[in-house]
Formats: sequence, C-alpha cells, structure tokens
Amino acid sequence: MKKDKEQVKAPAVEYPAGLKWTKQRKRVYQILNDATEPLSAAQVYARMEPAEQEQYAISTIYRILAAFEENQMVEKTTWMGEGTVVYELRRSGHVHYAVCLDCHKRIPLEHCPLHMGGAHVHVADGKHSELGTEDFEVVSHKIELYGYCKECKAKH
Amino acid sequence: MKKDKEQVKAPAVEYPAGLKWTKQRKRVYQILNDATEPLSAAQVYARMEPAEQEQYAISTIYRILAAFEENQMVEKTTWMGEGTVVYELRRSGHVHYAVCLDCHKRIPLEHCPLHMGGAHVHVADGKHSELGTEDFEVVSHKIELYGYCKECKAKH
DNA sequence: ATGCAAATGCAACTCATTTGCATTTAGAAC
DNA sequence: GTTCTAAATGCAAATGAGTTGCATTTGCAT
Repeated sequence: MKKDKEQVKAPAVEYPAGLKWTKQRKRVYQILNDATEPLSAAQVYARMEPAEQEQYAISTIYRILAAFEENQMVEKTTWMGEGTVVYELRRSGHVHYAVCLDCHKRIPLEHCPLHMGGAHVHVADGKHSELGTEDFEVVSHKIELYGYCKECKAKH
Repeated sequence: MKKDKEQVKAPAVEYPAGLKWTKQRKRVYQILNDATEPLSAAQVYARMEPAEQEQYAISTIYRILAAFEENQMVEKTTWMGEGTVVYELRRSGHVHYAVCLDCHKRIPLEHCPLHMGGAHVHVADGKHSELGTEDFEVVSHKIELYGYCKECKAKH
C-alpha cells in the first residue's frame, strides 16, 4: 500500500467540489490540519519552508483562507488583544478557549460552558432595541474566558 | 464651581488620578457615555461636531481610548466580520450581543447565558494541553451569538 | 491532448492604527 | 494669579494587515 504520495491526512473536512485542489491549497490545508491552534495568514505562511515561501504569495494565502471559509471548511475568528484574524479547521465540534491576560496563552476548554437547548434565544428586553421582544436564530457562538493561568497567577 | 456647567454626567467610571482631564478626553468620555453600543475610534471621531473634528486629531482619539483602556475605564473588543476595534465604557455589569450574520446588526442579550458560580473553571482534559489538569482564574468573559435576526430570516 | 475558468504571483493599493516630534496645556507649586 | 513641567495634543509620516487589478499559470473537464 503506497501512501507516500498522500501527504495530506484524510480530511476531517471534505474538500468541496468546484474548487481546484492546487498544491498551494493542499499545503495550507495540511498546515491547518497539523496546527494545534488557530493560525493567522502570516502564521500559515511562516510555517512553509523557505523554498515554498519564495514561490508562494502571501495574497494567495489570504485568498485560500477566504475560499476555505466561504466553503465552511474553516472558522474565522479574532481574539481580544490581537488585531489579527485567525483560521481554524472546522473539525468535529467547536472549541472555546481560556485566554491568559498575562502570557496570552490559550487553553482549550474541556466542555462548552454554554448549553443551548434550542436554536432560539431571547435577545431583547424591549428598551434596548427597536426590535421589541423577538427571537434570533442562533447558528453558532463564540465564548472566550479571560483571566490568569496557573503559571502567571503564581508570578504575582 | 458651578455644577450646571458640567455637561458630563456623573461618571459610571471614576476618572483615575494621574490623567489630565482635557477637553478632548471629556468629549470622548461623553460620547462613550451617551453611546448605546461599543464604538470604534472612527465612530467616536464622527460623533463630534465638524468644528471639533477640525481641531482634534484622530490619533488623539486612539491615544485617549488606549489611555482609558489602560485605566480600566473602557473595554476593548473586536467583532467577527469587522476588522475594527471597538470600545465600550465599563458600566456596572457587562453585556453580550447576538450578531446577525446577514445585516450585521447587534442585539444586546437580555441575560448573560453564562452563569459562572465560582471564579474558577476546569480548562484542560489532559490531552489537549501540556498544562495537564489545572485551574484558570477567570476575571472576565465574552460571549457572542451568531445567527439571523427576525428581519433577515424573513428575507430568505 | 486541448481549452478555459479558476487560481496564482506580483505589485500597487486601502484603511485602521501607531509613532516621532514640535507645540500646547492641565494642574501642581509657588 | 503666575510659573513650571510632565503629560497630552496635532500633524504628518510610517506601519502593517489585508485587498485588488491584471497578466500569467494550472487544474481538470472534455
């Protein structure tokens, strides 16, 4: 069984039809797949070998990540304190993080602290919004906890 | 000292000692205080009268907002889909939003969906993190719901 | 193998945010 | 009130993430 040609692991996310499976895209996919945390375009670029960097354009990375996002392959996020946008492969289930305000380390939460039974929530109290009291159809959510990790707590 | 000249309401947030209470800062404070939602530096700038805009520099707004943030007077946030950073006066209690993925409207949530009893949460499951199973001291959190508001749901 | 739409490389551009520096000003000390 | 000085400001130039136009290349369907 020759698997040496197949560097990319079996995708957790299917590659959608209609998009070309170019070597640049394979490489970006592979880097996201190997990553243990969300990456910015610059970080993806930085993880290529120097030889690759010479022949790839950073704008291509942005376009690839945008294409991946449009096709629901990745999730686009921003973090407090950091201006840059990061991308994470949409594996099974989502992950939330606790972010250390001191060392900026991100620690994945074991469980999502939010358990939304239904797909609807009550959003307005009637005085903050011209909408009155209505429903909102939730399709996704983001939670971040801010605080201090054990190490940084000890430092103080 | 006549109180009636005081245009700025009694601060929900005390102005810290060591910072000069300049007319620019008063104005930025007032704008943030009047705002019903977080504002970007550009939005703060835009809410000044044209006459003020001529004599104020946008870089000053950035510096003021940075100073306010350093002194815990405001909270700095970024939102998905929008590259710009927004600032919100730290009033009593925090607010979370539901963000419409279509029209980008932000609707304040009536209640915080997260009720954290204690100040500590379990963060790692032992396989995602080199930290092992440790605690993390939570000081604040951010929640955003993404989905579709009633209007945009109707459009589809 | 061929053709063409999709994808890429490159360079120039936009736009939010930052920074260096000369000038002004709040507020404490007289 | 006047003086003094560090802090704050205005301005303009710089930065840096991200985008875009266009000529060229390349998957991939035929």
